Amino acid sequence: MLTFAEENYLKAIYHLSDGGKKGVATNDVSHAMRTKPASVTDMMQKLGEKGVIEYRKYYGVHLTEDGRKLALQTIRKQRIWEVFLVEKLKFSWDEVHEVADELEHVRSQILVQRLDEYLGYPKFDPHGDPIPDEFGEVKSRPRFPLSELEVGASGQIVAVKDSSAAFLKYLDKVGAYIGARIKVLDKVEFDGSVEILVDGKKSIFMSKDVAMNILVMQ
Amino acid sequence: MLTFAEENYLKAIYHLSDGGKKGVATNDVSHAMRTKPASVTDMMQKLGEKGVIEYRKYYGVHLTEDGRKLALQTIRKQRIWEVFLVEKLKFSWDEVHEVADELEHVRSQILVQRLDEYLGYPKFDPHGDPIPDEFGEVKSRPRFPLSELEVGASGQIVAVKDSSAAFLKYLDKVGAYIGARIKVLDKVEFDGSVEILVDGKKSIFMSKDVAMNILVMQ
DNA sequence: ATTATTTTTTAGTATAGTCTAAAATGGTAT
DNA sequence: ATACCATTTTAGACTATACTAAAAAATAAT
Repeated sequence: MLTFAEENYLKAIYHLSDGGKKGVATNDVSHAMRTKPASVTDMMQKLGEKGVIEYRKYYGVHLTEDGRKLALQTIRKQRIWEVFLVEKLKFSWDEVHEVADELEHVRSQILVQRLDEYLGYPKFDPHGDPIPDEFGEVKSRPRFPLSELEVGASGQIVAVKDSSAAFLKYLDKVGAYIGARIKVLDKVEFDGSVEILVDGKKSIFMSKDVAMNILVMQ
Repeated sequence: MLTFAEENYLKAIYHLSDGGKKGVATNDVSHAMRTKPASVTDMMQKLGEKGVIEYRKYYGVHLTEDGRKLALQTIRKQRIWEVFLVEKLKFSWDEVHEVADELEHVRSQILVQRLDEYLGYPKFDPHGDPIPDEFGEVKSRPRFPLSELEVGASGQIVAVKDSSAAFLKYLDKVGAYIGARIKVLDKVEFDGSVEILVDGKKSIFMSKDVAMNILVMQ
């Protein structure tokens, strides 16, 4: 049985590793979890002993198959709750996050099952993210450069093409990050630069060069 | 801000003190919370420092007005969630407890408000317990001896008239306790003895003498 | 009223999760 | 190849919550 914190770390690793494919650095987890690297190391060792990640000192971590399934169980719960909050309780999509982050940890299979049934077995959450099934299967959706999104379209940043420090630092500075929900507010015909809204809050203006190197999913 | 554990202790004290009226013994809290008395003492000191209870060594605790309000906020959330679980998700009334005990700790005023609205501002939970309003007001309902309940009627054990060790030990042995949800299954005309169902699970047969000393609320 | 019993508290320990500061490692750049 | 730098890990500390065992206080019994 995983604790709240363990579930959250696992979820973060899942997202950072693009669904368990890639290895993830301590620093990135630390950033995503808003904890210090030292705390991450502690947790990585614990999760390693539990067999949900493969942990090699100084080389970051990989999810094991068990870890992937557990992460997806949490993500499933989170997304089902988000559907509930938006569809039934009329939350706006930017309000649901913190609440769902708590609800997702409620330990009751029956609860999730009944809720899923009550909601009519939704396949995607309010942000368009797929809801994994009970067995950890996710229908993956195509990803493409942010530059190809039309004005008004929403998506989520899922990866970067260019992973140079310069580029990543820039993204960090402007507040774009893997996992961010975005919406295209405006697009300049002339040079292909775009203005996007991040997480329903912050608006960012970026060149086409930058937009081409950010991969999104709808 | 209270932690989960603090909220739970406060809730237990509220119930044991009959809504904050009476003082509560360490041992009783320990029993209700299924923790050891030493742990209770620790927590009582902490809650005392936070000003939500009045704690006098060796003399048990009283809720302060702040404490009472906080306890009622948690109870309000719990009962609203119970209504949701039973009415919308088709849980049976004996299934809701553990789940609601987790849901009640989700920290979001908006969530409770919206849920309350979604459920049509219910006044009582599935067990018939009143749902306190946002300001900590509870419509109290009359309490009376279990012996006066008719066959088929449900209620909750809220107090004992006779608090002798012998009587309490007996109640403990048969599995009756303050807070238990009960339903009268049968009543013998001849001697007034009754058979009750505790928490939808365990059936207990008791003499009229016993039933007269158990106070229930509907 | 003194002893015995029960209840409560203290003291010391454990686990989970976090932190800071310092040490270790790996990768990069000369 | 070595020195530097960023990253990562270790070490030690802290808070929250629980525990056990022993001491202290209140209560009951003689």
